[in-house]
Amino acid sequence: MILKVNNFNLKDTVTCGQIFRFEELDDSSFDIILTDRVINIKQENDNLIINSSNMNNIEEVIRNYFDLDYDYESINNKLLKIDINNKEIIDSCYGLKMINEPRLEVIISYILSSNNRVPQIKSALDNISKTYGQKVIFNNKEYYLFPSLEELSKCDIETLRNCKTGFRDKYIYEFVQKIINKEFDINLIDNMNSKDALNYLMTLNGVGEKVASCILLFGYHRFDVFPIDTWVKKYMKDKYNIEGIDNIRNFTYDKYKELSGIAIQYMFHYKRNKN
DNA sequence: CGCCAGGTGCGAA
DNA sequence: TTCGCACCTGGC
Repeated sequence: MILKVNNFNLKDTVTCGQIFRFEELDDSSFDIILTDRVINIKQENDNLIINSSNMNNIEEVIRNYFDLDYDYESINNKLLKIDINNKEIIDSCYGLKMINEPRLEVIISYILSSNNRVPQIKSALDNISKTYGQKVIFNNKEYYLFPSLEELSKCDIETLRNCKTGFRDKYIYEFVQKIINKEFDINLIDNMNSKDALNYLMTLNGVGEKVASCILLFGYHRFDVFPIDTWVKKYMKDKYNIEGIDNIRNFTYDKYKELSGIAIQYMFHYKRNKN
């Protein structure tokens, strides 16, 4: 199937560090594992060439996942209006979208991210999927979907540890138990403002401010929260000579308000690509 | 070997 | 409230 797009850069969007479970193939297409299917997707100019293990409703799934119906042009214009110096980073991020990631997976992914490396996060996610998730055969290859809550409810700490989750095994286990026992509801967050949502997420063991921010930004489309990582710190130091998490947070939010998450993501992408 | 990474929890001050 | 340290794991 072919989907016409504009202002979309598949490669940047997939590889800019939002998601973990994808693979770039020799033909420069990407295999990506979504909630209920595996997709292979390739961009040729303004066309997305899409194949999937499940073509059901595929256009809507793709549009939603890659946030294709959200108005980034107007966001870019606003960012430019706030600071004309943003032109360089906006240009470098043309077509970059905020992926709408499945909630269960995004929370577990970022619990795994703490004091960890990207390849190991990916490996742990793959192991968890292989252990608890459904197998999908697509293009003669085996893939494993990320497990549903019901599938995950069978998990125990020892098996999770064997998935190479490390000391985060108990955090994932506790998180799953809390959902099952109705002590935590990942959909309740929709009705909260971002500050309350951050605090709510941080009641989970293994979820601090950074992880909670990533979850809200990537899983809940909350652009008024944002993680501050080493790339963003570098950008802030080089461009504005601002240091320290709190200073960066205040400076960014004062300036960009509900667009902070996008602004930060652009800075991250710009700085990371430049180095 | 020791160091450290997409941080966080915990106990001590 | 803030501060320092330990923490699975694996690549360098």
